[in-house]
Amino acid sequence: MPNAQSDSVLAKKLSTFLRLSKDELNCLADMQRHRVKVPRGQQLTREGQTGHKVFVLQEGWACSFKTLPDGGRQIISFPIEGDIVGLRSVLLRTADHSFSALTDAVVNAVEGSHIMKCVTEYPRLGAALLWAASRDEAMVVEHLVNIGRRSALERTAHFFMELAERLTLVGLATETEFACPLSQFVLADALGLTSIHVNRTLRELREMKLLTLRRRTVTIHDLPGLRNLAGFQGGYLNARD
Amino acid sequence: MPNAQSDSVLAKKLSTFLRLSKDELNCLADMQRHRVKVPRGQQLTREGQTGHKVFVLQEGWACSFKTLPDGGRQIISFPIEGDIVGLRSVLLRTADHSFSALTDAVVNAVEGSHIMKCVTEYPRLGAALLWAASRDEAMVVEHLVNIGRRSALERTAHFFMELAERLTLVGLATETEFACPLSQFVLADALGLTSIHVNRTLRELREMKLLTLRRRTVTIHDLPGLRNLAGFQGGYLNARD
DNA sequence: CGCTGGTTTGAAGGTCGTCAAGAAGGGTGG
DNA sequence: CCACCCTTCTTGACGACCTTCAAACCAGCG
Repeated sequence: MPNAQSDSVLAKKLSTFLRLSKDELNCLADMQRHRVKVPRGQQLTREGQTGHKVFVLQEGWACSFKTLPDGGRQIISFPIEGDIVGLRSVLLRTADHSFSALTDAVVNAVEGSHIMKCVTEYPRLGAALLWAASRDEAMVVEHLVNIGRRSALERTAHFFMELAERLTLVGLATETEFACPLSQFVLADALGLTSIHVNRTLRELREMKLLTLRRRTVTIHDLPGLRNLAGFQGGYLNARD
Repeated sequence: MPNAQSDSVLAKKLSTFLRLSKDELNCLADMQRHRVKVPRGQQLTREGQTGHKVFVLQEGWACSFKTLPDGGRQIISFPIEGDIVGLRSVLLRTADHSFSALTDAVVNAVEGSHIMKCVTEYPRLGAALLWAASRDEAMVVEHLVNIGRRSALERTAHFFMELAERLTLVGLATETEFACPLSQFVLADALGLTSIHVNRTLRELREMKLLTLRRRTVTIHDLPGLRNLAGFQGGYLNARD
């Protein structure tokens, strides 16, 4: 039988923050016991919903977002392997955002109360989860800066820099390439732009020989050039500096 | 001698989430023991700083923000009385944003380790602090939506709606009026606009007979009209619905 | 009374959105 | 294997929103 603990993407992620004991790993493994397949497009949490669950994303891509009365939508984040979604909403009782699968995905649905129990039983685990939550919030803050104060070109470059770094940390990207199943519509809703302008911006990045997005694959041609254009400082993504 | 506990703005805020015991209140009061006066303009935390403190704002206005290489600045939030700043950064080790006083202010500087001790000693207090942190993050998320998907007019209206609600909760605003010492430059850095466009937007709000900002005072002329324009749903600000 | 920080207004230009339509993929069924 | 679909991408023209630059005005304060 394979070691269930080393299979846990969540354990892998939290281990970058602090070394977890056998018991703590078991608790995490227990949390991720039953995996649920989720078809592309399915909505798992709806804004305003109460009594919802926390999700640990195992495979696939997803997004959390808020919708506006006029039908517009702002994507808050793109959770990937090992990311936790909805932890914050547990304390607020009502979910403050929606959560959908963008591709076929696999998740664990965990009761909020179960998480609470783990945290009180294993305080170090609680600290690790808090660290993960802090990192997620730092990402939202950077997203805010990105939309508020950077041009479409810088903004898009910064977005892909961050994504590349996150995917690299979980082994889903190389120095120069990674899979990225995000349509230009989806990118637009994340970047606060129109899909049409996203298209123009991607073309410009391509013509500047910085980055290409083609057939759901991002290829990075000039990493220093991109970092420079985006003003990217990825410190908020790593546990140790 | 006056009851020190009832004097604590932080205790008042956390009490809206759950009723605190005598011991828990004492712990909070202890945390807020020594108050420090801070002159207007002083920077308390610098982006990238390590070993920094957590602050509880007692009086005055402040802002947390990030700066860009080109000198631009994005304001993340405006902490007011009873708000906690820098809690997240304790876990990330390095502060991911800066923090400055906008007016003369009074704060408590609390060591991160001291907070940790309180939390482990009084788990319910920890839960209350987490709730406050969740609420703060929900505000950042709403800020993101605001900048990403609303026009300057809607955005500005929404900003003042949220501010009015927050100030009302701590007793610093009436139905129709509150003090607001934010210059148009500062507003611009918060709203992702130019100060010049903020000016035009404020004029439009004034001409629409919705809201006036004059001599550091906001007067609300038409609350339903503003809510409607902004698409404001304040649920994320309250503990109970 | 003059200084200083903040507000107000105008004119011109650029970034980004809107509308419209065509091209390119990727999957499905014949 | 090809025809057909649908989604996604791509491009062009035009206009709106917001920025930039420049200058005048106002209010508080020494």
